[in-house]
Amino acid sequence: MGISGLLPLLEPIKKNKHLRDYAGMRVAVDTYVWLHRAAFGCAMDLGLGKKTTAYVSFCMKRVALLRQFGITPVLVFDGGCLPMKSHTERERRLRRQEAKKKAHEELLKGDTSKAMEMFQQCVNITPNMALELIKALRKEKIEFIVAPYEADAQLAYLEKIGKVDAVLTEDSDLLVFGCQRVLLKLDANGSVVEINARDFPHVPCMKRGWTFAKFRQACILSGCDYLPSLKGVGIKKAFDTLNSSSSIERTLKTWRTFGFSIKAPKMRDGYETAFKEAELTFLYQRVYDPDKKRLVHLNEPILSDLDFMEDLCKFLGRDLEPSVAEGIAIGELNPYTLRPYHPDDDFFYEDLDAKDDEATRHHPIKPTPVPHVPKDLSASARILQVSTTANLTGQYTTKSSDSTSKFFSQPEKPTIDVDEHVYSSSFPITKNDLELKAAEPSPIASLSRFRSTSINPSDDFSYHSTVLKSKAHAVDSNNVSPVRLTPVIPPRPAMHLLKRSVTEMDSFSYEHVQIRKETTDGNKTDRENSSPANVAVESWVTEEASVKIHLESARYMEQTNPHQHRPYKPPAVMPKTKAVFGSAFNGLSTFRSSSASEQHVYQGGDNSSSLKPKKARPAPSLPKKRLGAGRPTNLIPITAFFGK
DNA sequence: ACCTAGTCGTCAT
DNA sequence: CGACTAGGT
Repeated sequence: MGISGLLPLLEPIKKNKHLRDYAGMRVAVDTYVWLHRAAFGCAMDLGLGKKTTAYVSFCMKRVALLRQFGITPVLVFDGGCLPMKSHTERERRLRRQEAKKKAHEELLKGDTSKAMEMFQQCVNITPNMALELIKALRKEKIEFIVAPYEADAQLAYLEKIGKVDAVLTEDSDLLVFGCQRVLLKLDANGSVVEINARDFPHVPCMKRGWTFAKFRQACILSGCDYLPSLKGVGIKKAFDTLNSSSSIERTLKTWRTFGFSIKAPKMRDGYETAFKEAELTFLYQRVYDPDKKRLVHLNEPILSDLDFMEDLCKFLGRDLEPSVAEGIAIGELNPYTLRPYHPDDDFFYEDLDAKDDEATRHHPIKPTPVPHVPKDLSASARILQVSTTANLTGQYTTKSSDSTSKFFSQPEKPTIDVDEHVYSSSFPITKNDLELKAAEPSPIASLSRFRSTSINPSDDFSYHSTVLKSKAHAVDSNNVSPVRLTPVIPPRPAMHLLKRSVTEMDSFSYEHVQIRKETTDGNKTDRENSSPANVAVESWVTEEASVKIHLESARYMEQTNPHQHRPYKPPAVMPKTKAVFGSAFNGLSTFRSSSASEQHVYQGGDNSSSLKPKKARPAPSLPKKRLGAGRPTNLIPITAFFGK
């Protein structure tokens, strides 16, 4: 599927290129495409279960082609499938089985060419086939990574963290995942088509005021792998809709509310929720970080999205223990079974007819006894060396129901109930032996899925709507209700120093930034800004399309944020935190809370009110000119740097 | 003019 | 997977 019709829409910005144009670059390859094509050549043998590795040589030829033009290829393989796509997978599987049956019939009849045709229709790429190619790659010392889940997200991540300069695929989804430079339609001679996300503003249907978030939403609306489109909505309607809409939430709400009276697509039940889930899947699918050697989210979740990410494993992929994630990535563990590759494992993808039940039971869709984060408390072992800890017990309140469910109730201790919607704050950890007795799955944490474990102040994890109480010292509701328990020391990993080009679609926050504007006549202008701020690089360059903007350096408060940030609105209720929490996190927390205040649109009705702060206090007015350090700032258009 | 849903080809000799 | 197209709105 991909995004059907997207490529024709992007026709105006497609560039015919040749592999030699990418000499010296590192290019990530969506290997599935190659394997699938290669398998056509030996479909018959594969279908009959004969041993063949003809597909390996096809892929190696392509590798050689890339290398011939000075490109360093990085082959990326698909990993386990996301459970949410299991329906699609199942359908495909059934079709393949049918084709296989027919192929055998034709073979018995003696119609070899017809049988061949049918075998071609049932080609399926199994992890063991990928493994054959991996073996060849190892011999040739070609880099590769097996994605934990979808290769698409992994490819986008590799480009995002600068491991590669472009991505070679056939799938338009890559653009939705946030790839900048996508190479398509490679032929045997080395011709390719490049689509660069920075040219998006030159596409007629997203000329003004488009951000990447808008683009992503338009694609989802038009129908994607994670969400079929509403009846009557295709690529054109989707883009037209977002062109004339202030936000997708509003539009969906309008369609939902007034759909009967105005000409609007018919909304099916739960579409808004499903839409949000699709969006989160494009944003936060789990990928493997080759440096950290563990799973991370494609983008760092912002707080408001964390609320939706509970139990979204079926969309984002389950977290995996780092050793397992690495085993998969380096081709030692089968991404489906999470065990070392074994020829028999292919039964997962073939002949599931009879054993469907049994197979599903062993399939990672359902919880399996395979290593998981952390299955036991061993994960706490690595964090026990810390001395400054405190005793904490926790109670968990659920967001979905209005009543509070207590997993670990401690009646002898007073419980402190707080607003469920709290702004980011940190919890002062001052005593020894900090223990978090109960916490629900933490979407981004290394400590997810624990019930009782030790943590230390430098651990960074999130959990949802948790009520904590401390045995060790007096607590009050001001500081006891962190949405995110952020480590006190150090607050965050070191700021990132990045150098890259900026596109008009970018939007990010930074602490210190230096941006260079380069015009066609070679004039360079550098601008710096040291105040923490959010920057939205809107499509302001459309009038002067020849201008290049480079982000020379930036100390990010966070990683590049893929979201469209609306102008900062002071939170209705300021965090009741004391200064001790404020200093290190102000920029981050206010930045986050501003988005958090906008999230309710996705709540779809009844429980949205429960997320809103109970009391509204007038927000402090903010200085507009001088951006005080650590204070929330307005969204600064990048033009601000250059004075227009 | 646009959308939908279906079919076809993908390799290689 | 995309490309292409007949047939519908």
